[in-house]
Amino acid sequence: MKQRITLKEISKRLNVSISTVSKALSDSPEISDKTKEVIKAFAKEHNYKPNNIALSLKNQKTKNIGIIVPEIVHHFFSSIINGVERYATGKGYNVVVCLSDESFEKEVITAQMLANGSIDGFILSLSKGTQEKQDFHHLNEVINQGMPIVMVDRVTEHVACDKVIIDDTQGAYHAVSYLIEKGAKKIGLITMPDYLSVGRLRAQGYIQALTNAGFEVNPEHVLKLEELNGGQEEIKTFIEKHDFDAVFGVTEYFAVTAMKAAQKMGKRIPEDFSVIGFTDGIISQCASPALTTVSQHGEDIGKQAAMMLIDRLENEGRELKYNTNVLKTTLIHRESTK
Amino acid sequence: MKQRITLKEISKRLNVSISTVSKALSDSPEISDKTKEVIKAFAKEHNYKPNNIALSLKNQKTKNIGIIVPEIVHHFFSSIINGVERYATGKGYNVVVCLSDESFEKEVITAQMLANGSIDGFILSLSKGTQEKQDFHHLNEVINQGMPIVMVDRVTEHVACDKVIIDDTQGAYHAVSYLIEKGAKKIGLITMPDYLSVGRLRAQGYIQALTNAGFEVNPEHVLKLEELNGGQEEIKTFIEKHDFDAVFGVTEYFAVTAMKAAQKMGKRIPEDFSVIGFTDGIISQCASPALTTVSQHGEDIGKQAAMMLIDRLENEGRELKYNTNVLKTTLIHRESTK
DNA sequence: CTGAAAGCGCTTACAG
DNA sequence: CTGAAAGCGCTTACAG
Repeated sequence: MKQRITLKEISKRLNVSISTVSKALSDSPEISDKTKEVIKAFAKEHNYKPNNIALSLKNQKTKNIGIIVPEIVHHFFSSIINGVERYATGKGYNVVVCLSDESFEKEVITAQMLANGSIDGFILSLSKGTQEKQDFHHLNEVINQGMPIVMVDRVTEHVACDKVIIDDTQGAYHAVSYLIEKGAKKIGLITMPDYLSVGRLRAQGYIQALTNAGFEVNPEHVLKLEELNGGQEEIKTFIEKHDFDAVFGVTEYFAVTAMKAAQKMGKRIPEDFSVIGFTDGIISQCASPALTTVSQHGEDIGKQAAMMLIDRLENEGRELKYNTNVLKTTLIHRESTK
Repeated sequence: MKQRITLKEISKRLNVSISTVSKALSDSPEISDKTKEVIKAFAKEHNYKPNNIALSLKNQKTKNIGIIVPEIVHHFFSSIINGVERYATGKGYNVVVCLSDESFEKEVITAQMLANGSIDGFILSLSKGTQEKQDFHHLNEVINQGMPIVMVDRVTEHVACDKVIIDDTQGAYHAVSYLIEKGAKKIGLITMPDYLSVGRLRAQGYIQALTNAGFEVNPEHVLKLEELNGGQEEIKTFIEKHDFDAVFGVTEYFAVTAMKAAQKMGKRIPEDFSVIGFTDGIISQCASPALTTVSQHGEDIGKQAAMMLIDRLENEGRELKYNTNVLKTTLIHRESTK
């Protein structure tokens, strides 16, 4: 268990100064070729690697970026992280992944911890708790301390920073319009509570599509679920109670659960009952029949966010204005619609 | 955009030495109560937070751990990361997540980068490329430099370190035995190439179960797939060619793909055709019918690995022996079996 | 009770 | 061409 070798150690062993070693290894023209050669050979032989921590302290930048997501065992969020990781690694940055567990308190603690110098900036998607509480002081504080942040997907207008979102309303609008176009007359909506921005916006798209087609919007046809990974019973009752010929689910989980409920009732998909979900994840692909869904392109979102963050980090001089990048969604046609 | 305040700045503003400020903030008994009070009040007002990087350099430990996984958009691996993150955060550690993309080269680069001082140790699951190449010098090098690593799930005996695995053979054995018990006579196996440890071990379990029941093992009934997220065509052909009454898939993806192929052929699940998969992920839960599967408890694996790593980091004095922690699997009964 | 000094591992402006 | 010094932000053994 030999310790890693340092410049100091090399300088001692080679009887030169630390400065000389440092310069030689960075190939400075100040140093003679002969000295460089000796030093480089020795460094290589002993597998010298500069200590990142020391460099960070010296340079006042860590080349680390953080990302805080509500959960990680989730196709959409892990796709975002994937996009961030890929871009960041390409630019020489490491990614520190943190979870808020949908909790306001944990988000606050995590944001403060990240602000303690171990990273240069971070990306975050608001937790459920924070959106419910509408308290964003922790983020504004961090920004005030000079740390750039980029918000993705679950954002708020109460924090001034770069953002990457998708057009949730439009995505939902297209999906529901498609259902109507294919002949659906009675379309149910399964969504989240209004304080969750994406739920609210997607519900708007549903309403717009119905209105636009001259349908009436019946509040009875809308189910709002608190629990993002549960509510199977409620969905079952909802599907059984109304005689829908189509359902739009605001997550792929909602959609597939609705589809399974309809199947259990003996409905044929898509002849008797069509379904469209949101998020093109593994659930949609593996369901039988496979789900038609609105793809959010999570990896793109992550990539864009990482790009904006790193851009800002590397152009600290010129103050850029904050941007909001709105990405397009795509309707992916599969077997759950006609 | 005010910069974060440092001890130096506080000492200047309060006309005391840096040492005094440092001691006061750590509540040292050396400092008078009055001085402490003043300094603490000032620090609080200006929201002083010690710079983590400086602490890391001073303490020679970063309180960061790394994790390298082949991919992240994957239920099993994201579950492992989840388990690691939870435990590590509780212990005051940050988690740096890196991807190898199943590539040997990327794994080498990533391991070397992580060894450059930004973390205290890391957890890793071997990439496909590394297992194919059977080259582990990068890991042994890192260990030689004094950085502890813990391997999870995809491990090798050529690296001496702590490991957390599941009993793959036994998990597969139980699954296939269950199929036999329920009356299956002709059971297909969909697995990975032998150089992937988990594929090899699970295939062994399949063979043991058949042999134990007095069945003959027919190599024709075994399909080995290189592509972990593909092979739909091969699976379809395989299912169509043989008249299986059950299939055991070594991943949930293989299992669900086999099930869909059987369904398309008009087979009823589980009356005509039973399926069991491996990994209790979202795919298994959302498939229709829901998949019976061998749960690997990914989150537990992550938690155990983080525990072993942090244990080693915090007990550096006494050299602990390397351990291999073998976790039990559980067969989760759902709708794809009788 | 307070402060100057050394040190963690590095870089770089400045002397020689 | 080489090296001593200062500095990044902190802690701590040692003086006073």
